[in-house]
Amino acid sequence: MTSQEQSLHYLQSLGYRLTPQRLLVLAIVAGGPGHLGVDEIHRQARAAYPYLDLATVYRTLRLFKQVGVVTEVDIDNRLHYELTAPGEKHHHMVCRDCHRAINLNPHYLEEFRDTLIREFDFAPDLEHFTVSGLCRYCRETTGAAAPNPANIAAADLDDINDAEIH
Amino acid sequence: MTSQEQSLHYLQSLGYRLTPQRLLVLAIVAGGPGHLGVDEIHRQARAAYPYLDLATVYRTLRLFKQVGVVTEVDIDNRLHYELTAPGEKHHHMVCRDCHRAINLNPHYLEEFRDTLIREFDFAPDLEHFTVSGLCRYCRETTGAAAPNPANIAAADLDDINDAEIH
DNA sequence: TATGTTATCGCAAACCTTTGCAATAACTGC
DNA sequence: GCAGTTATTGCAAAGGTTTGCGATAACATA
Repeated sequence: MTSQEQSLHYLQSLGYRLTPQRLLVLAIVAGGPGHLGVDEIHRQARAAYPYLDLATVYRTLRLFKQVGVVTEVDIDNRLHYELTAPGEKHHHMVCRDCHRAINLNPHYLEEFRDTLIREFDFAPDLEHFTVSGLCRYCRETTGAAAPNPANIAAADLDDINDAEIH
Repeated sequence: MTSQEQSLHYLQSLGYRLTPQRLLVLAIVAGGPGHLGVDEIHRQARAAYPYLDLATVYRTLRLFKQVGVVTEVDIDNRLHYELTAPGEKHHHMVCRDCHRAINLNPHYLEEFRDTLIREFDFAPDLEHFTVSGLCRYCRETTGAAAPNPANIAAADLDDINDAEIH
């Protein structure tokens, strides 16, 4: 049984119906290299089944995400999806300049999660998590001087506070 | 000089112009208790200056955020803003059920930030950060059983994975 | 296989947010 | 103060995403 079939059985076991639209969307996400944008998924899906509506694509992906079959990544305010590869679970660091996504091993977040639970009784959704920032390449290019007035702002106004990045 | 005046001078020093619209929006955010939604800010602003456009409110808040004057909080897919209180900087934990926001002291993220820089040369935007999850009250109510099948799926299969760029 | 129940679909409209553009007004230097 | 420069505004429209609703089709039961 392939991982796709597993996912489908799992959906079914939760009471969701197996529809051609869902099979199609799953196949596309599984096939695409890395994370695909919603429009890209829709475009590919239409090639096979022209009537498939964009709203259905959104609904399907939202369901898949909720159930854990796919992982959602927000890249530059657009939703992208990739298959949740069990055994290769990872979070993402997305560069705010070049929009590249870098994988992050979950273990980097475990301690943080435990702390929130222990200290605040707050159970964070860290099933998947995305941080934006500047990647190593854009840190050089963009130059430390150029962006984020916020850092400067904070440094000025902020007396006894945390370390800043410059 | 009040903290509001400070912010305005700061904006000016960066070359931004001081407009009635900006003064108004800043005053409202400063006045509101906690974080205000964009619509709420717009409504209040219109009371004083009926022609103020929603687009201007969005633009103004985006600028304020970029400059560090206000902090943006995403609550249930809607943008909210509060004054950035220097010396009381904090992140947010937002409950996915009741949408309550709980403050989080920045020191809980320092180690994480340092790690990303050290290990990946990635400078995360942790100026402000929001995690969603279940708060202590909703954890009881919603029952631990209900959600996220993904946890079960994922818990089994953890990994030893390296970062890669997509 | 036929039938009933109801989850899901396609469509259209709404929602929140961003963007293009011409007109306006805030600042600069004289 | 006055004129010139250009950042900012209001408006209208678009963009990405979600939602309401009646019609359809997937599954369960017999």
